Amino acid sequence: MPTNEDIAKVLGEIGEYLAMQDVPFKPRAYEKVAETIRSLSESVSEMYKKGGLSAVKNIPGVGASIAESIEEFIKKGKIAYHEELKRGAPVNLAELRRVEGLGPRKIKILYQKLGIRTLSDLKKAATSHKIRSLEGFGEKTEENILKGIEFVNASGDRKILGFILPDIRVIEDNLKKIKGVSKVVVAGSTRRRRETIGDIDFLVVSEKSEPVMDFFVNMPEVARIMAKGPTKSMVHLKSGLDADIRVVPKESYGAALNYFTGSKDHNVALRKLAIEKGYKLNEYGLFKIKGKGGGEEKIAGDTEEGIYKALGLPYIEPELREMMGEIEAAKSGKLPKLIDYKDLKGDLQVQTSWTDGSASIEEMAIAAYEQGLSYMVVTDHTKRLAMTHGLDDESVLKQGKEIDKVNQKLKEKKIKFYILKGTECDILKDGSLDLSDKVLATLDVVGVSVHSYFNLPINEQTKRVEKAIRNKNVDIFFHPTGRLINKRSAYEIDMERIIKVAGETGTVLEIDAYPDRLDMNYEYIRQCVESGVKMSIDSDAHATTHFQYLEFGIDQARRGWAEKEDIINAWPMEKMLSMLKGETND
DNA sequence: GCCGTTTTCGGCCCGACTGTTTTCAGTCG
Repeated sequence: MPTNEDIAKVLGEIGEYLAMQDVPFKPRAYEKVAETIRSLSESVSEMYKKGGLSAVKNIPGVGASIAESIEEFIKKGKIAYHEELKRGAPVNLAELRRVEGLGPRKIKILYQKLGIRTLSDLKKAATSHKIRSLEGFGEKTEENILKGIEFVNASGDRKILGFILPDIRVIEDNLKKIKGVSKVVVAGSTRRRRETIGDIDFLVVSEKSEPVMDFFVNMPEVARIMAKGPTKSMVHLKSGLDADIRVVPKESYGAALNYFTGSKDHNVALRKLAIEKGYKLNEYGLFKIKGKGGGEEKIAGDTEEGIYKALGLPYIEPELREMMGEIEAAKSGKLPKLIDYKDLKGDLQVQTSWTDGSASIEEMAIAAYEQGLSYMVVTDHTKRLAMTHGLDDESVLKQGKEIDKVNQKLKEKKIKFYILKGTECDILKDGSLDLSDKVLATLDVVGVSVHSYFNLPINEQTKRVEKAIRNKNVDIFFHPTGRLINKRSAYEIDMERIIKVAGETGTVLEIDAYPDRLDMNYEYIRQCVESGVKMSIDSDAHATTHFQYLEFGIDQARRGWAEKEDIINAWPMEKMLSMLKGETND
């Protein structure tokens, strides 16, 4: 059965082929549906298996025609319409489209005039100067194609936000130092707090734009200047990321920020709303159109709030701007009051030097305290994870005595911080646990997780975890899907089932904040919010510096529409503990 | 090809920059 990525790819290609032929509107319909399917967490193949054509038609943007194409792809592994289009221009689209500056129209000409089908065809043609003589192309285009190919070969995956953000903030701070600059904001997917980013969008308010542009394209981080204009420039960074900058006047700040934050679909929806009201929305402001040929009057644009207000909406937080129902929720006053960055009071997953952490219990406690927390749970690994020197029953009890000592010490130093006893207990292959129930019962917080047998069939994996979280001692299921962004995909597990069981047993599901985990993803978080399943946001810290990663867990929770009440470590310790103890385990 | 608390037909977001043009197409976001 094809994955969502497979389906998205083939539909996206249909769109590209149609764009090559200059067909109006259809390409966007296919592209949009490809994007939607790519971002779904539920498998489209499964949806089709369960609910047939009508289930597939429920996906936004899928109508009768595309639904049938999806059906055909699931049944036969190909789509006749796609094959037919491809015969017209049998090129490796996925490869060629990665070259910056090459769109469908140019790819078509390159194929028709020079027979270019692959990246290596393209490179040969460019190197032997065959491209520059084509109509509409030239010397410069040929050079840019060669540089584009180089960049494709040099750049890898999208960057993990949590790991790249410190570098972005360095550039942000440098821009702020330029004379005349009053505001610098990183917009785009960084501001929406996506897990990974493909480019960086800087928005600058400045009296003069020239010094900003000059500084930007000459930064040491820049590998190549793609474009430089009076208000907009684009560069490739040495890190493999693209960075764009826009300078706008103060009175357009809100409109520009809104526009450059996206998402694209959210912007389109806002612009449609504007049109319905007789307005026009662009990056300079919201304008009222006056009669025929009568010009326009600016009615909002210096703040984002003002724009939403003029459109009849409350302010929508950037993390929600993904066209996942936020416009409807805003219209009906049902937007969530998102958990705030200052709301976390504790951290429920912390490793120490007792296993694979690098710092002692006391050092971790002090670091957590300095990060503004008032409690943490020590959750070292268990013996099944031998490479971390995981703890057995006896050493867990021994560690408990050490925690008592450190707590006493903190109290004497008048540090208002408390360390709870816990574990990150391995779930064994059959769903039993790596520590005895007797020892588990002595702990304040019991977390469990999967670190082995990632390849079990989905039913077996789901049953394994279900058995574990039905254990009456278990409080939290850590990093529930096991994925590592850009490294390892999630193991196959029926998360809908797990969320349902967690609801029955009062088990907490974790949002692991470690930047390459962010596990659960925002879609599962949203499902938990909707079904009332409580969650925790944990750093999974292995070093004293890792508590700062909590920020990215909060991002993820916000993207999943979570409020303070949904996150148990945003509660005072006593309330959190009584929730865990009062749970209705079997 | 999709979509509709004004629509089942007639719309579909909008502007900057580049490179090739000599008034604009293509690409990008």
